[in-house]
Amino acid sequence: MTQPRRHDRAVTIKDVAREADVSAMTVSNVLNGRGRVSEETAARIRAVVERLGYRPSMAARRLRLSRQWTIGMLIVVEDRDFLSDPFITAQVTGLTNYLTQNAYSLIVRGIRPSDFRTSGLFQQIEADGMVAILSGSEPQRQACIRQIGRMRLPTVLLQEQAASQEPDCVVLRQDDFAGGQQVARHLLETGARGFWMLIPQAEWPGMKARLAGVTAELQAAGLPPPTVVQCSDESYDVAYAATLAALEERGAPDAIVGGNDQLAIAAMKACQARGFSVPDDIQISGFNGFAFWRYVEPVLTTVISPAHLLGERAGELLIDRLQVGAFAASELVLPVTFQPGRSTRAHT
Amino acid sequence: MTQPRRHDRAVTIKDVAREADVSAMTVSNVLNGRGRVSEETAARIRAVVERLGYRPSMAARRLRLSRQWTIGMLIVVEDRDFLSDPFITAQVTGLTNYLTQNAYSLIVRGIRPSDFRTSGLFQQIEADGMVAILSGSEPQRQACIRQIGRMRLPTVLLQEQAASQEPDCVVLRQDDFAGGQQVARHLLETGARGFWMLIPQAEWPGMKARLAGVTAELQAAGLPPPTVVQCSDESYDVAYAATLAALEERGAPDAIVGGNDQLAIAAMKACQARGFSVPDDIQISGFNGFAFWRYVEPVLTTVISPAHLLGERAGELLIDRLQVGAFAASELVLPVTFQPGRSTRAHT
DNA sequence: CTGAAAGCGCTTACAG
DNA sequence: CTGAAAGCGCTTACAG
Repeated sequence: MTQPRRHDRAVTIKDVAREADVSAMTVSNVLNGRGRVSEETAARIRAVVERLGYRPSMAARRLRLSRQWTIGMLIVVEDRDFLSDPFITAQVTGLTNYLTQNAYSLIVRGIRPSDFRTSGLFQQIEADGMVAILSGSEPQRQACIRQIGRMRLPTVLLQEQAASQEPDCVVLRQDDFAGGQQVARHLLETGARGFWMLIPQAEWPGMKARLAGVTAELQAAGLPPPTVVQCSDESYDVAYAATLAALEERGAPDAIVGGNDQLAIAAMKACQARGFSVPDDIQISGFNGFAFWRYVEPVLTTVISPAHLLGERAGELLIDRLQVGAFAASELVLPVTFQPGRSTRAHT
Repeated sequence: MTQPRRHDRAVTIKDVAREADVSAMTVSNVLNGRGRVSEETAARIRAVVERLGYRPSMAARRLRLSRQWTIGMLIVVEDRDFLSDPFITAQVTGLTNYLTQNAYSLIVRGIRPSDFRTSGLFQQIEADGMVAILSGSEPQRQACIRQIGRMRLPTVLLQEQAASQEPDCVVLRQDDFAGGQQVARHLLETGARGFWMLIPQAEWPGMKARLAGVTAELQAAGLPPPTVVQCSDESYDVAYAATLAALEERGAPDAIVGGNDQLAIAAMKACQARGFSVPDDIQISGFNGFAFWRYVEPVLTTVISPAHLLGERAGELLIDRLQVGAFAASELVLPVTFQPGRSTRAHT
């Protein structure tokens, strides 16, 4: 075995220039397709580039051009394991895929709402633009948004519900309100009248929109809002226990709308453990439609989120913005798809 | 509303120097704690830094020091949605968390095995070290590893099974072989004799180790290896269909070992759909122990993977290596934990 | 204790 | 069509 070598001194543009018997700037011109260079010289340079395995130093280009070819992503969430929610990972994947295709990199940072003010860690990110997905109370999130705004970078806010005050900022979300409406309408049509909604304590604006959608639909039917069952976190155990406690305290509802699939599934298991039949005694629906929505018996009724697409769109908005100089819109809303399963009754 | 402003010309070290009436290098010394500077001058400089909101340019430091404070992560997998597997996202999260705490950034790139040779995209990553998690056939993976080796960067290979030929490279994995053994032992003790194992077509070295562990344990009991049921991908639908087809063709086994939880759950649902009782007719176990292992009825017997820790350790190995100049070991194996559920029988 | 000079590897006007 | 010079914002020897 050879000794672990230190990183070889990289081939620079000067090396290429010397070998090709031209100046560094001619090499640069050829590589960037700028300026006119005779085809003969260009070919010679390209051959040398190939032979030497020259790769331009991004560090040098970044310094020179003060462009980073990097997007920063901030995930503000209480859970240290900030990629544990599939709704978030799907967005991250969509974004990474889009950016990679466009030769951009993504730097992801998870921050807890409480650490946001102090850490300032996110400020260390040198990027051309930012994407943020925020949880927390309205004032907390607004404070985050202002902080991000101080970076003076084009910004995409994922899942925020209202257009932002900040300049150079666009809000991108899925239509959670409509999703909530569709779920409620479906349940109403199957005869449900007493509704619960399971919601995590961590405040997600999308979650609130789902609740608002359900509430609006009930109100339109002359019914009161759903009873909100809060879960101190989004874990299975907590949602399960919260459902049991609520069943104990208030008796069974006609329908439980889970704020997401995980919550709905935990609720379903709790109901079944108490001897209720789903959907005959209690109907249950979820939100998001990730892989495991069908792990349970009966298969969960849910709303399919375009989460991956949300990530891609965020990347697209940002890269277009970087080219054009301004965002084309200040708000963009993607549709969701209601997906009936067997945890709710078919309506006749 | 103000006009969207272009990124303000950033405050540079020169601005600070001018304001504090010292040279740029004195500012640099103070900020980096190098050289001796009178406490009075230092305090003055720090005040100016604060007042001006000066943040050193990473791009300049990178160029100057040819260090990137960045780790690159390569995920070589067929699925375009390369963060869809929770086993991978948990590792990515662990790594990101560790790196962020140490002021490093992570650049993640998903590449399909087939594109690996051509894309060369991963070479664009300017990083101080690499982490890779590879799927594909042995020769394919070895080719990837050699390619990565040509970057001459300290490298952590996740879930590879054998120490690498490459210099400056360490293999970090969990003990999938032992996990396979434990599952098999448990099933043997409950009386199972006829085994299937559900495996995705994409070749993961960890998956092979699980199979090898099961096989070894069966062999020790004088039994033949498990029947391998291949799934063309890791999706629910495919695993479900594969299980149905196998039941059709060969009748029911005593036990089905899922290569991971997702496969096990799909298999369980397929068995139940055919009227088999789990665990009375067929015992079923999974692998990894992510949140949804208990979504199913009966709750899945599984093996808990230290996936988040795997990511953290990868970061730790790399950052230590960067400081010390060499890896302390060439292989590191983390233990797994057998987690009995109700999809297998309790042994007496 | 403090600073002038050089240089990391590029690219952008500007000449020729 | 091609090149010499300057500079992006830092830090590292080396002087004083």
